[in-house]
Amino acid sequence: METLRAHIEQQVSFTAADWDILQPYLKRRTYLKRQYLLQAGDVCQYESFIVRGCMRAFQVDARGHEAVLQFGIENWWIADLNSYLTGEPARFHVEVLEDSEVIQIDRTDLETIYTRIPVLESYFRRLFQKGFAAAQLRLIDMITHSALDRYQQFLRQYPTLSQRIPQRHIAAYLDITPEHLSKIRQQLRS
Amino acid sequence: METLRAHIEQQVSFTAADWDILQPYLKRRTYLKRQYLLQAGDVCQYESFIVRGCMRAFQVDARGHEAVLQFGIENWWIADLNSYLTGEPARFHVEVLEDSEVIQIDRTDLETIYTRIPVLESYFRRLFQKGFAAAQLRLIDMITHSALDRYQQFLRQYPTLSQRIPQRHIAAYLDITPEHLSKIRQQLRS
DNA sequence: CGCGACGTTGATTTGCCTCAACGATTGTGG
DNA sequence: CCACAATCGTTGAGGCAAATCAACGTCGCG
Repeated sequence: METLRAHIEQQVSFTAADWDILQPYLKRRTYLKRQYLLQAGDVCQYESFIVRGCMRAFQVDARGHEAVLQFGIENWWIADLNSYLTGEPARFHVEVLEDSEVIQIDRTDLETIYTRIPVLESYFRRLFQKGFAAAQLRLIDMITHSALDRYQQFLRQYPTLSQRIPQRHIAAYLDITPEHLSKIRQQLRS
Repeated sequence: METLRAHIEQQVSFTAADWDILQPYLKRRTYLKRQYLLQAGDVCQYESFIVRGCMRAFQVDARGHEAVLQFGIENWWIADLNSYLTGEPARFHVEVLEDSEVIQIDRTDLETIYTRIPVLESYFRRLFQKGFAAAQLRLIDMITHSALDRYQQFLRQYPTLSQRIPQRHIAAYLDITPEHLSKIRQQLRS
């Protein structure tokens, strides 16, 4: 639990009293590799803070192609945000890529938590703000850069992730076929 | 000013006292078609609420190609969020497409406003949350759908915008060349 | 009226995908 | 602990959606 506390304190000034209020709402949970935190079609009940491990949120389209929305590692939150907020069925799956430990907040508790601990709303406001800005930049990068550029930028931006995650998932994150990514890597080797 | 007030009240419970505090921080301003609200390279000083009018936020890459991040019309906020939050130089231009009227909040006032009017932080938290979720969906749609699909979805989602905005900008929003969009429209006509 | 911006149309090119076949690695049951 | 299957990354051939390049008609505006 201390990792989450540290992460919150890093963003906002969070008192011991706040923490005492929050703690009962938190559910600690572990998952094994290949388990699913969330299945598309279900409502996303939890936002999960990753204490340890690695996972991916992805969509499967009609032709069976997977598109990765985001990866999650230590100190990241992961969820199908749209489903979590609206209660609509999720369109993303969340699959666990390494044995993982998470801390979850139930969607039905969130508004209550905001009123009882206003500073937590500030914490999430910052989080969403950053996430929004980052999503916008990723969108524009996707549009303006070639597959080669996107891969090189990924390596620069997330050097550790490229070690931990199978290439086909990185390909699906960058919107490249695994075959083409393989050719890009070959080309970079020479 | 009343449009902004109405928009806030629609999201959170906002008192007359809150409004009195907020008002001195707001700057009303008008722009003419073809003016720039923001130039890439400058720091984005304001987040602008559009009372009337229309504009676009876009990036120009090394080869001179434009990519449209978002359009803004009545009741939308527009800014280079990353620059506004961090103080880094903006990478987007914001160009006014129709004579417009906006209400602006200075980036240096925002934190103060949050502490004086906590409910406004709630308002922006919701805004960013929705924006984040929407950006994620747009990203995935961009990846998984063809140019034709994206254009048809745009027509369905923003029927009024497609009337107000020149086609080359819609093309740049959808990541299609103007030539190709024209061919798509021809194809839809038959 | 004449210029420039915009949308259209056609010919050609290209970045990436699809499909298919093949080693290498992983993991699993006998 | 080995044999076999499954999964993964690689490589090559061929194809396609969309980009590029270029030329043309049209409209709005100075």
